[in-house]
Amino acid sequence: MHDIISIYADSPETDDLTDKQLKIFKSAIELFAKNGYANTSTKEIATNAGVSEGSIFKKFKNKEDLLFSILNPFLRNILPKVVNEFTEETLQTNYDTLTDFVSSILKNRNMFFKENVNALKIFVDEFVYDLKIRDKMIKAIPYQYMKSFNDQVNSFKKRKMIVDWTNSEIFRFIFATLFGYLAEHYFIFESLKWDEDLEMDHTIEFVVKGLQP
Amino acid sequence: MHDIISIYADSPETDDLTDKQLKIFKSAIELFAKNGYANTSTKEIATNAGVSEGSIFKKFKNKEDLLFSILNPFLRNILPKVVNEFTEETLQTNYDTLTDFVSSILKNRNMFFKENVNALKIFVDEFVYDLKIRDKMIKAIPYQYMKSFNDQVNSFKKRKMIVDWTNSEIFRFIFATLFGYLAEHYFIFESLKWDEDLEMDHTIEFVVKGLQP
Amino acid sequence: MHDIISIYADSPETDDLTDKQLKIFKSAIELFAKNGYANTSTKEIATNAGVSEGSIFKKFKNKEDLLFSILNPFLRNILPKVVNEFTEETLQTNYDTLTDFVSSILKNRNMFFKENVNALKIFVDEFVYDLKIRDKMIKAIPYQYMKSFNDQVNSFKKRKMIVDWTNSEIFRFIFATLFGYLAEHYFIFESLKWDEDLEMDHTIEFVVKGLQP
Amino acid sequence: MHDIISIYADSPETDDLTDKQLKIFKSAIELFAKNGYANTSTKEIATNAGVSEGSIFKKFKNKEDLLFSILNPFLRNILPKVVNEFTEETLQTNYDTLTDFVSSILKNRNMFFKENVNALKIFVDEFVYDLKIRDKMIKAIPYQYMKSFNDQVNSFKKRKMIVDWTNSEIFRFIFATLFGYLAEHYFIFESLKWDEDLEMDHTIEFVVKGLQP
DNA sequence: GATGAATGAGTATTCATTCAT
DNA sequence: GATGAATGAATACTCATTCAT
Repeated sequence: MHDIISIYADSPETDDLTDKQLKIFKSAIELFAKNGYANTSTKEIATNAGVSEGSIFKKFKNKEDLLFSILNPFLRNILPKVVNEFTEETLQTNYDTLTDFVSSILKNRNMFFKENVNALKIFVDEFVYDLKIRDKMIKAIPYQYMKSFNDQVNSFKKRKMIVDWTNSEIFRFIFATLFGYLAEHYFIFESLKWDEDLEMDHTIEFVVKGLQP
Repeated sequence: MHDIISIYADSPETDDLTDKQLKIFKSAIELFAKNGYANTSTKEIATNAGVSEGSIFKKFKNKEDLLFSILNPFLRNILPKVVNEFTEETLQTNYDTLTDFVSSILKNRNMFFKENVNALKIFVDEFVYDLKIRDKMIKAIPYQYMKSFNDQVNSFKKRKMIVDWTNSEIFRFIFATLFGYLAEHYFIFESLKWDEDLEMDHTIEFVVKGLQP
Repeated sequence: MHDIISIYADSPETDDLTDKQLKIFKSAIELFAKNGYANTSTKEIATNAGVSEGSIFKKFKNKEDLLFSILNPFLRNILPKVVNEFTEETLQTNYDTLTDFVSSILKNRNMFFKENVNALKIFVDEFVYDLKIRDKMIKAIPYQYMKSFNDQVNSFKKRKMIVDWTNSEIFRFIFATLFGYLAEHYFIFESLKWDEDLEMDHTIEFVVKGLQP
Repeated sequence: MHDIISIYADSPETDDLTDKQLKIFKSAIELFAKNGYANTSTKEIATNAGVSEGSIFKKFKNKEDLLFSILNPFLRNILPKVVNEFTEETLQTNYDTLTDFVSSILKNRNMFFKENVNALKIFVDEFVYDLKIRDKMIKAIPYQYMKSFNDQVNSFKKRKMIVDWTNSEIFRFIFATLFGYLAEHYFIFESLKWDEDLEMDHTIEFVVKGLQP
């Protein structure tokens, strides 16, 4: 699973795939990302993968199962990873500055997103598009994973280092800004180059100043 | 065209529609917004509109033509309106404060979005979803409409009232924050109530502080 | 509906059928009877009817709906008709002899079965074959329709004109004998001629003697 | 072949089966009886048998070959056994009474049917359902096996101990009644208990009286 | 102009059968 | 012999589009 997408390393969805099934998996990611789930037929996936249509259904119960095999690792990992990873490392240290906090959320995610653009595209696509799938996704975001985000924010509030708005507003400001950055560079103008470090610095600075009390 | 959606007032797409065709148009907006373009059948549109399926194809060449009749006004107007309207009124006055500038962008758009939620939903859906449609949309955003936004920002930069980042970054920070606000309240958690004035104030404050030099 | 099958005259299932849909209906009866429901594809039905496959699904929700449009008149009428018709006519007269009773059940049904052989074949086929469909059928036989049969039998018991076995046994003896007659002549050796009147007389005599106390 | 089904003892179809193939055979009988031939997939048969799908096709040319391996013993034996077995034992004794004759047909078959319910179900299912299979079955009922039945009946006729109807009518009356008994208890209301001895007595009595001259 | 019956290409999915290991 | 991955033809069903009325 080396050459697909980092998030699928060691995920149960891609564990026991045969060669052909792996081709199907890759083919589906490619086509779902390019044309959307609803606009991609199983026939296309099979042809693009160079296998028979029937082979898809040996491993994947149905088309939706194939979609969720692609999306599940995100449902399980994306928010948790974004929110938690750094706190686990640094729960003791406790962020001294708001900059450190925001920076670790935004900056450290850079690599992650770059490696998973296609799958992320599908994630966003379906989240936006399909009500049924959206609900399934929202329910799949475990509430507990929001806890460490809240803990950190509350700690800053106590120390008067952040504005006294609701945590969900603060959450929104951070992630909308991140989403704008990602959308512009990875989704909308995919081919244009940009100065990553500089823009990321600006993004952090924008958020930090915006959230200062 | 009073009771549909403000953006369609005086647009050529809805000019010469008969009564039945208008019903089709409204029905399509409603269903596309709710279920997505690909998940809405022409039969549903017809039934929901109380007309026969055949009637759809008298006015609209095909299903895609119906979609673009809904989206074209956005392609022509949405960004221009968002960006320009206020400058036309106020180009002479020249905003004294960054708050005024940001506030007029965010606050004044409130009504506009609220009136066009459904059509906007379709716009976002298809923008995110369909490559062909996305390209058509991007090309349809006339560069010249960005001019007045740039003029305003450059003026602030001269007066050292805004950070010295690229205009496209500044544009992104403002609109990503706006998009986050809209997405949360109109797309994701549509049914939850919130304190509009307060959150809008916070949103303006966040952007203004974030963009201060 | 003149030339199909008598039971469908005036039944809601065949009321508003277009010409082509009628062809589909007839085609389905023919093929279901010949090859069985599970062995008949919608494509075959359409081809045999000389229409497009899609036309089937305009009128009939799905293949099972088509099957039950054929079978429902039986579920509604067959047992009731067999059991009731004569009692309604003759409830006052009260059968004087067991022969009259048995005879009216067996004899009067002759015409009915001859006219509906094909549909009846399907009925028997699916009753025997598909558990799900069998359950649906058993539930669809209204219990109340058994009442008049029981009333008659109980009346004979009081007058000591019939054996004192359970009604369900008596029911079984009558209908198994009838079924044997029908099966032999209409299902198994369809093409052989036989002396209807004579065999029917024997059949009645067999049942009557068998049920005498 | 001890624990499968009595009729398969010593039949060539089950002679040289390996362990796994025997499991397949049993599994197929079970599933065909429960769900019907057409509704049972080879995958199900394999899974239920705990072997691989491919193994089925090592012994059995195809699915139909598997079906006929189950049915052939019936085609060869069922009617002959039903009709003949007792006569071989008892041809000399010559039945003194019609009751003895009918009783030996009906009563002695009890055990046989109880032991072979499942395979018999498949037999009836496919007989009713599939024209091709039905023809194959009818041809497989060797006329000569009817001989001993005819001999017995003719003997009764000479002695004026039975009605003077055609032998095929008499045959039908006996077996239709038997079939009704079996159908009710083994096929239709499988789970309900009943008083076997009593109902069997009634059944014999019904047939005997019905056939008395 | 409006209808809705009819079409037929297209969809996801199933399944008996093959065959390389 | 045994396996189960792979096949591809077949299946029920959908849907945008056409056209006679």
